[in-house]
Order: sequence, then C-alpha cells, then structure tokens
Amino acid sequence: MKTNNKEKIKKVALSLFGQKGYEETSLHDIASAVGIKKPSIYNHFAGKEDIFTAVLEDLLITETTAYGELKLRKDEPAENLKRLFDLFCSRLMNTEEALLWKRVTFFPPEPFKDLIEEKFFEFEETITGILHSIYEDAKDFSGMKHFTEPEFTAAFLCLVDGVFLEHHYYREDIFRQRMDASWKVFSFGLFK
Amino acid sequence: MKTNNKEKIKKVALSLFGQKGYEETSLHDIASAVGIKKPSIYNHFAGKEDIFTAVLEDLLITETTAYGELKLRKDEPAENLKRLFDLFCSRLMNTEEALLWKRVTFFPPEPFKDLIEEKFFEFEETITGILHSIYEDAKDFSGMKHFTEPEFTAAFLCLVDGVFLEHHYYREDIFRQRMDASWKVFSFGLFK
DNA sequence: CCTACCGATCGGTAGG
DNA sequence: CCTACCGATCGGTAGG
Repeated sequence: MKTNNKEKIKKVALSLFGQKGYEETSLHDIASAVGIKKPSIYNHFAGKEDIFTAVLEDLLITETTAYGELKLRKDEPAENLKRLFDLFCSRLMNTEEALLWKRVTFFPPEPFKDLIEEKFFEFEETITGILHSIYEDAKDFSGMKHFTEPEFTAAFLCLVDGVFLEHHYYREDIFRQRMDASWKVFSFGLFK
Repeated sequence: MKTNNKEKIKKVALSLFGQKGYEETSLHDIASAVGIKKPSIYNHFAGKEDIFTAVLEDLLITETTAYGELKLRKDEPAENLKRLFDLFCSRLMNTEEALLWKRVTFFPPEPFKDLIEEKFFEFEETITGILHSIYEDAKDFSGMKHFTEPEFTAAFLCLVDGVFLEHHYYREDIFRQRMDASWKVFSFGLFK
C-alpha cells in the first residue's frame, strides 16, 4: 500500500485553503492533517506557494472537465439552460472545489492575484462557450423574447453569481427555495 | 486643531480591513497609516478585536441609515424597486463600507463569525422590510405577474447578490452593461 | 504618545 | 521522513 503523501497533501490543502483561506492555513495544519511533520512537506513541494499553485491547477481541470461533459440537446434551449443551471448548483453544493473557488475568486491571496484572474477568465470562457451554443439555438426559437447575446449571457451569469453567493449565506432548505424562486423569475423574463 | 486619532484609526481600519482582510491587516499597518506608533493604538482601543467591533458597528449604522432614507412613492412598485436596486448599486460602487461588508459577510474572520451573522440578518431585515412595502403595493397592481412574497423577495435578493459579486470581478464599464442586462431580464420576468 | 521588550507562530532550512 | 533550528512578524505589555 503506497501512501502517496503528495496527493494527500493536495487533498488536505484543497480542503483547508477552502475552509480557512490561504494565509490562515499553516504548513503545520496541513502536515498534521496528513499525518507527517511540517518539514516533510518539502519533499513534495517547493513551498507553500507551490502547493497552492498545484491545487488551483487541479481545481481548474476538474471544473472544466465537469462542464465539458454537459450533454446538450439540439433545439431545446430552455431545457439546456436549466441543465447548465442545475449542474452549476449541484457542483456548488457538493464539491470541495466550489468553496476554494469562491474564496480565491472573491478575495485572492496577494501573491496569486494575477494567476487567479487568469484562471477566472479561462473558466468563464468555458461557461460562455456553452452559453453561446445555447443562444445560437434560442435566438431563432419562437419561445424566447428578444435579447442580444451579451444580455442573455450577462443575465444568466448574474443569476448563477447570485445563487453562488447565497449558497454561502443560507441553510440548504432556504437556499433551495431561493434558488427555485430566482430561476422562476429569470425564466419568466427570458421566455415567452 | 484636535487630531482625534480614535476616529482616524476607525477610518483607516475600515479601509485596510476591506482591502486586505482582518487577519492580513496588522496593527503596525493601521498605526503607520494614522501616523502614530503601534502601542499608541491601545490608548483608544482595547486591542485589534475591539477596533474591528467598533468599525463593524459604525458600518451597520451607516448602511441602515442609507436604506432607511430611501423615499418610496405610493402605487409605483416598479419605480420603487428600481430605486432600491439603484441605491444598492451606487452604494456598492461608491462606498468603502461595501468592500468590507462583502469581505466579512462572505468570509468572516473566525472570532467574529457569530457577530457578523447577527449583523447580516439585521441588515437583511432592513432590506426585506422595504421589499415588503413594495410587494404590498405590487400584489394588487395589474402590471405584476403572480409571485408570492417569498418568491418576489428571493428573486430580488438573488439579483442584487449577483450584482454584488460581479462588481468585484469586472471593470466598471463591463459591470454596468451586466447590471443593465440583468435588470432587464429580471424586470421582464416580474412585470407584464 | 513613545521606546523597548515579551512569547507565540509563521515559512523555510540544515543535516542526517 | 525526522529533530532542531533560523529570522521575521504578529498582538500585546511595561514603564515612563
């Protein structure tokens, strides 16, 4: 049984950076959660910043893959948009990645400001790409009111950003009610 | 000319806590921005936590006052809702309080979790109260589609939460476009 | 309001 | 993978 402490460190760091933040998580915290002593971390990583970089890289791959696997159905824009919304909400509620992603996109630790901004726009392009396909279907679809693609995209991203933030504030049952109500008004606004 | 360093300390702390966060702001940072040495802070406050508590208290008073002064017009629900939305957006863009409020509601420093949660619900009640008056006007108003009050409230709060978050990500010109597009879809959803 | 100092904790290194 | 240690920085105190 190989222990593979390098993977363990990344896993623990993902969790602790998400819960407490980068600066508030010490290498001692990480090491003791893994079951080793602090200096042993340096066998696997060049330092604390190196751990963060590795964790963030894994996170982006995980997220991009998850959205890339979303199956869209031809000529079903309303259905497709709902699927994207549901995938977003479920990842938000069920993955450790979401917590760290929320933290670092909102309040990036100083040394990583540029890196995180870059990753943020990379991730947003993935979502924007999916929205583009859906819009292409929807613009000729009689069921949708007239919106430009930037309006369509902006309104959807604002909806998910609102949901994203509220997931942080409310208990799950209240959160679900709010999510449903917001979706209802949004889809009433978008579709005839 | 009285220097009034106690007020200076609060002002500087509001700004630094907002920009860098509570844990990442040192008493040395605060003191040197005020133009004094670190131990002199203890003439005005019992410690770092005491400064934070005082700043947060002032912040809540400022915000509650600002929303309390919002003038609503009888039987103009759509107009009133837009005013509330605009007040929210303008405070978001123009006050230092908004940055600190974003930070601490989203990722409260450990020692203040309970205090901040309490203040959060207190502030939300202020907004919910305003939305209640607007809904009372709107529910008999033929221009609004049928939504329950919880749906109405949830959808509005999700909209402003989305805007709140996006203000952080985008430059002002892009932010304004997104804000306008989101409001457009939202109001199409709410009103006939 | 200051200088001088405290114990604790941080990321990181030496050396095995 | 460990023990033992480093210089820097933290919040806070003594004493004037």
